[in-house]
Amino acid sequence: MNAVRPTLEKVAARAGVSRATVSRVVNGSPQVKPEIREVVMRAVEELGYVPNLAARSLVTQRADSIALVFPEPPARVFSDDPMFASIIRGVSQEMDLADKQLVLMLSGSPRGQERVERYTTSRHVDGVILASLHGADPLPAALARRGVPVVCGGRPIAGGGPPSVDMENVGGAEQAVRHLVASGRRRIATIAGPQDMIAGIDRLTGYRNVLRDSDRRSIVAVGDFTRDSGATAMRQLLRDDPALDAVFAASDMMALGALQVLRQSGRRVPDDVAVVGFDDVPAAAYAEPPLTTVRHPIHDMGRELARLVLSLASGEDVDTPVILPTELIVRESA
Amino acid sequence: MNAVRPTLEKVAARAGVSRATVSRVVNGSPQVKPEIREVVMRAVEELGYVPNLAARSLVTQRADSIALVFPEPPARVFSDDPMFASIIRGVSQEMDLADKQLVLMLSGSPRGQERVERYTTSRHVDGVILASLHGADPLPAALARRGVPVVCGGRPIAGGGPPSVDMENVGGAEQAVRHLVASGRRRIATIAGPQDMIAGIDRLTGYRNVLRDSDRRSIVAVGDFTRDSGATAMRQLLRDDPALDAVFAASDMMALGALQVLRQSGRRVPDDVAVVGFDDVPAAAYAEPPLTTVRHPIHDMGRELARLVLSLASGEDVDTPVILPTELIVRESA
DNA sequence: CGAACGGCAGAGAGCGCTCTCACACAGCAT
DNA sequence: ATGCTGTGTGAGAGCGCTCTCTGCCGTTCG
Repeated sequence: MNAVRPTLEKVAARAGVSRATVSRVVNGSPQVKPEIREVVMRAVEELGYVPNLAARSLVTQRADSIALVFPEPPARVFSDDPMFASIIRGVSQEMDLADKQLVLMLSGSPRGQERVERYTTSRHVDGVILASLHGADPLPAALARRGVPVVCGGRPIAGGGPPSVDMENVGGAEQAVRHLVASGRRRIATIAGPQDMIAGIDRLTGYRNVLRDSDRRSIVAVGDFTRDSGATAMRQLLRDDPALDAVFAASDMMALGALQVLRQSGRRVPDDVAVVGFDDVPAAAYAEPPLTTVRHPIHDMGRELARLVLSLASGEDVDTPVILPTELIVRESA
Repeated sequence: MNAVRPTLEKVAARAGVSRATVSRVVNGSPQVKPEIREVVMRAVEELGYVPNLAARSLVTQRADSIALVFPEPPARVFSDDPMFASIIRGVSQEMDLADKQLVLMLSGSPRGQERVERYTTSRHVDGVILASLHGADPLPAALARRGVPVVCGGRPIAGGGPPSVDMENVGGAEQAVRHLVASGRRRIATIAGPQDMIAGIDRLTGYRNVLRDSDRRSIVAVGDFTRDSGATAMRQLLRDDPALDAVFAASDMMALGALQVLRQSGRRVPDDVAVVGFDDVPAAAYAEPPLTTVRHPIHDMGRELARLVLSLASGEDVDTPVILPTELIVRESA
């Protein structure tokens, strides 16, 4: 019907005021007399005026949008692992509240990485959330150099680095393994996560801490948080120590994979082998048997990340790393 | 280090040419002498120049970004259902190829809906992908009025409406139910999806078609595609007809819920009751027993949606609805 | 009664870019 | 020499908005 968008100018003409006044009304400045505001509002309404954000951000130097970057290959980000989705949801919720837009970027490929860098450094976003950090990602440094606010999920491995939100990975893993120890398990293995990610490293550390203190030998296989890698790792563990009586998997998806291998190998869970996961994904509760796991507030992590980056973007200082608590959920698998 | 971004002007000064020439080089116009191009490129490099996209889109009237809108409540979009994630991945992949940005919007709440409308109509995006359509969403009309290209996943219920990509929902359901009939099942129930979504409607239609043709009575319960709703529906069906010997669930998540209820009620699958799902989510293959299901190319749907909206945005016409094929994956549950 | 003030509106200068147009200059035909 | 092309470059006008600055008015105070 009306494909041409009216400009401020048009609205001003219609309302019989100046552009500046319309701008004031649109942006809710208190410096406008109520009756004039009224007239302008009506004109806005009648013309269906919507501000041109490009023009606005050109002058304000703000974009009112935030990039959420997943540095994983897309296949990984959105397999059946609901972690990523939870983060998105958390971030998105907070963005809604702040009336900011969420620009989603997957930077799995090298090409993608370059694009992300170009885009995020071009002041087209007010800040960047890095959902997770692998080893030495060059992005944080590039952004810092440009003065673009960055926060990241999972504290940086090296220390220093950008502000971050993390969770009690060490503590959570300790809780899980302590639970296994307390129930009398002697040969407790672990399926660790990728060792270039802080969550992978920390959960393994937690496992080691408890084993060391309780005088048990550690039995380790490494996965990449996916179900298949969990299954593979479980087979490996069974080969390494057929008599193991417990497994702590650093992610629920890996635990689910392990459960299946255990079943195939004729072990009963938890009678022969106890299994504890990490994440408390929805599927954990539906597993056979229902999976004992460590719950962490991944959704809150998304929200917290969003809040932080928004604070940074508006020039405030933030106190990080923020560490979110975890909680052991005891079900039937251990 | 260098928080102020250099402008075209600065680059021009450094290279000793005019703004226009730098612009030409940056945008790859052939109208520039190689040696001058060289000089300009070096200046760009040295200053770390990155074009200001806001300024560019102000004049070009393009935003180089596309909105992907999920009209569901966030909790729904990203529960443990990986469908949404697959769409995102597909869309994202195509956007990468086209060098466009993906702006993700969840419009579950009424407030969100309004925000989405404001944002998408403000020419801040070149087009909009509506991931799914519920009954009478006002957004397509609003966008059409503004001349903003829209495509949607799942053809509109009412007919007409925006261009869309859909899949063989009727045909897929028919295949599934025919499989049940062929294996001699007599009392075939269905757990239908929400009847305000085309996927829900069509899959039920497919079920009805086959039952009608094979002289069986239909037994229907309705869910909302989620696992819990599947479980609830299954209990209901068992009450309605304790002797049923097959269930066609309109989504794998519902089938998974049904599987669990069946197990709890002491039925063996597939011996007592055969179960077929729809979607072929990763978890289907890992279910106990592995779920027979209808696979559809949800990822391709994302890609197709992206391609369509990009075509529309560049003024081309498109031929829709595009219908993607489905395929019956026979595993052990039926 | 004039000066000072405070609340409100308008004028106008950009934000950083693209794009049209004009123009300079080379090469060739007239 | 004059005119014509055609190629390559620069000048300059905006795109639609915000925001500072200026100036108007009505009020209050010395």
